[in-house]
Amino acid sequence: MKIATWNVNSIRARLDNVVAWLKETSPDIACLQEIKAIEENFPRQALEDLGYNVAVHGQKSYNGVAMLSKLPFEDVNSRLPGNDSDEQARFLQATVSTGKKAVTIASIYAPNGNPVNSDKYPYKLDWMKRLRAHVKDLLKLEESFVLAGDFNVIPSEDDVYDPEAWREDALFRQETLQSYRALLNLGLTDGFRACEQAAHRYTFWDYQAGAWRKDHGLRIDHLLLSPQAADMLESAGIDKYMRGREKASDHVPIWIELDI
DNA sequence: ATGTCGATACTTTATCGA
Repeated sequence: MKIATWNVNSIRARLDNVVAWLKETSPDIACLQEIKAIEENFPRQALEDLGYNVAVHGQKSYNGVAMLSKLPFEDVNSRLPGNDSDEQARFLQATVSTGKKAVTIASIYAPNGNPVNSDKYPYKLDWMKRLRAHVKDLLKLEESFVLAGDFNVIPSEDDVYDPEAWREDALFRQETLQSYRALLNLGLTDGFRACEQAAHRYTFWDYQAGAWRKDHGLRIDHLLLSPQAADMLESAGIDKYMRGREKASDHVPIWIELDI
């Protein structure tokens, strides 16, 4: 089972790229972030025509997450517990089953958090804390699950072109790394890192300042696996070439394969 | 080098978010 995640930066602006990528790489599950659309404006039919079931948690203009699956969804939940007044669409969880085994997948769009002296940074930290609490509950089930998405966290100096330039940024400052480490330390595995140790393998290059041309990238999109999912991990990769396409997103797809 | 996108609105340019 191939599980991919991609921050598409508007599904309507990116539909041609997304359709081409799905045809070329054929993931079983695709988690999408920053769809920037409410559900009724999501191009559901074009993706269903490729054989995918579609689940959407939309929002006007900003955020929004979705999931595509060749297998039917068994249950879908778009509520990250812990703050009933949070109206930002950043979480969508679904379970699929192959018949013998079930796997739960979440499409995650964690807050960016910049600027750090605004209320956006405490919101980021609180959202990550809520995610940790949810993961704690999921782990109690001792089942396979994968959190896939844009975590807006640079895990280490190997995951950024210039660590010093990013040291105080919301994606890399100490409190953020501490929060992300606490999430991993619950018992999750970074699927890409478990398979690929090479430094400077990025998933995001800013549109600005010639970042793509200069390979000024970040690895901020991740697939985090429960122990039961990690036992089935076979391979991982980044579809870097998608950043060079016409009308590219600033992020590229990243994926894992599970032996299930 | 503030060098780019995408969505939105009392639009045709400014604002926000990333």
